[in-house]
Amino acid sequence: MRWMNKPISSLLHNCENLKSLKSIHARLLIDGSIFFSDVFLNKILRLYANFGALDHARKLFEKISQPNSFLWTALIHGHVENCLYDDSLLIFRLMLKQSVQPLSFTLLSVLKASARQSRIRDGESIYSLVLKYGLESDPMVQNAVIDMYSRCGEVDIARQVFDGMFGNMGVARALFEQMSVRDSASWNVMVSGYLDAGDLAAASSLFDEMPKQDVGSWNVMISGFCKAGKMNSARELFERMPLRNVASWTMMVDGYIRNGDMKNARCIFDQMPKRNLVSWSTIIAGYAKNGQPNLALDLFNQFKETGIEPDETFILAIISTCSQLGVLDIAKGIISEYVQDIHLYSMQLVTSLIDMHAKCGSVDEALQVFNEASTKDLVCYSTMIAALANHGRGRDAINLFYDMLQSDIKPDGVVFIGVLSACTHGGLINEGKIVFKMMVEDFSIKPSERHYACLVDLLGRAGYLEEAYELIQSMSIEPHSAVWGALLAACRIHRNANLAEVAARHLFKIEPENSGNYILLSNVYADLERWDDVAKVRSMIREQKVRKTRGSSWIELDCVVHEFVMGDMSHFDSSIIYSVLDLLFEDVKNFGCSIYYPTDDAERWI
DNA sequence: ATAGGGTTAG
Repeated sequence: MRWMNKPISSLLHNCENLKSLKSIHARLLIDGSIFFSDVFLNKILRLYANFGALDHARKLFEKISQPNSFLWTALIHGHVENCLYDDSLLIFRLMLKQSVQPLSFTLLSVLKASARQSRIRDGESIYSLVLKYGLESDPMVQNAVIDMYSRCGEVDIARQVFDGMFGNMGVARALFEQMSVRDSASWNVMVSGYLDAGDLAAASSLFDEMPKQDVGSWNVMISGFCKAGKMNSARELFERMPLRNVASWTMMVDGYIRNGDMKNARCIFDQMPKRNLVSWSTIIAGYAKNGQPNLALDLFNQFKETGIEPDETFILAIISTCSQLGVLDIAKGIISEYVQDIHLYSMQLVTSLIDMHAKCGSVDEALQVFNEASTKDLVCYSTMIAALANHGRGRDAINLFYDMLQSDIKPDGVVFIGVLSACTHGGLINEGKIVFKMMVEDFSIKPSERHYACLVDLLGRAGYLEEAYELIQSMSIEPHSAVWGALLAACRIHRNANLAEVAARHLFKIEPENSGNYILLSNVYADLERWDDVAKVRSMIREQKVRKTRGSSWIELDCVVHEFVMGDMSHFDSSIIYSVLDLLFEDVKNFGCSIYYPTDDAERWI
């Protein structure tokens, strides 16, 4: 009956999407499992993984009575490729438990997983397996080991734990020198390791030593210089390289984006001879990250005309753009078009959905997505906690934080910012202090400027201005604008001119161009009817040539975003908008409220 | 081997 095999294998070979794969799989089930050779099973497993349908892959795998090494490896590799690193390591442990011997490719995959997670302990135990099975001479495995070390080398904690034994480039270099066969990848990996470790000089000299530099070598160098923020050097390499591919171009775009230089990023992007999905997601995510989500959305509309099929990463960038704009309708349109069953997608995507719902105003929908998610990691919890905090549900946020600790997830600095802000929004002063203490003492997390700003805000709002000021003075790091800003804002609320002056003096030194600080101080004086001082601040603004920060607002209507600045007359329907606004002001006045009427005259602000 | 992705105060 072997002749039956041919059509199936060609069917599988030409299978291009999840739907057709499912139908092939279903047909095979009906035809009878006799045709399920290990080779076909392997192919189906890999295809499910390619389409991101890991749960299908797992279901299929569970039905196999005695999976061989290749099937285990396919499942593990599929998880790694879909960034489900923890799961891949879990499956790997299961494989060892059942005494199935790993292949060198298996070890390669799990090495990558532990490298990506900076899990040096796992990496180390996998390396001991490499030695046990005598695979250490395989150049591919060696590259993965070097990659694992150099990637983990970025993690300070790992460095401390292993006390220089691991995570240093010395180990990687020694392995490199020992290698019997060095291909171009080995060289590139070494260069990239030095770059990750911040040793640009060593990377450059190794790059010069290379017997032959291919596009990859140049790209490794450019990517390193971009990450180090040395854009001039990166640009120089880019101009000098004999042959550029899409990755080279995209990397330059990304490099400028990382440095907040959207002008040059866009310039390179516009010059690209060829753009692919990665190029598009880079520039779109770049605009979103650099506070220009409107431009991101414009580019998304341009992207749609290219006919390129978006992938999960791309969708992620768009969803996070929508979160920033708060444009729920557009986001929902995108989700209904591209995201069918959230269980099929990565935790990152689920997290961005939670954030999106919360930022677009619906905590309940965010909670629904959160509760539906089968597994949750630290970032997922952090997002949900911050969402609850921003919606004033401080108590719920704190409860969720304790749930998280109960499920043995170790908190980091970010989640504590969420918890502290939950305390602030909920007026939970004591809890805030307890949480801060817990962070420092129980989890040995060094409080950052942001943590201090949260705590100052918490104390200040509650009226404990002196305590807040003492906290600032006790800080182990130099207090920056956010910390003094929180104190100044609290002084405004509680009309404390003395401390406001202290805070303002620091702020004027740190950010003399920020108009908000002058306005806040002047407001404190105005509340106390100290008009002479108000005049003094006003003249300071004139002398300092303070830049006026222009605020804008926007609204989404039928999936179109309309943006407005103060005194804006550019909108097509401006006259109607303003006449409605006038009516609204009349109404409010008739209710007996005094209102602030926006004008172009900045003096009116004070 | 080399390019894009989730959470962070006021």
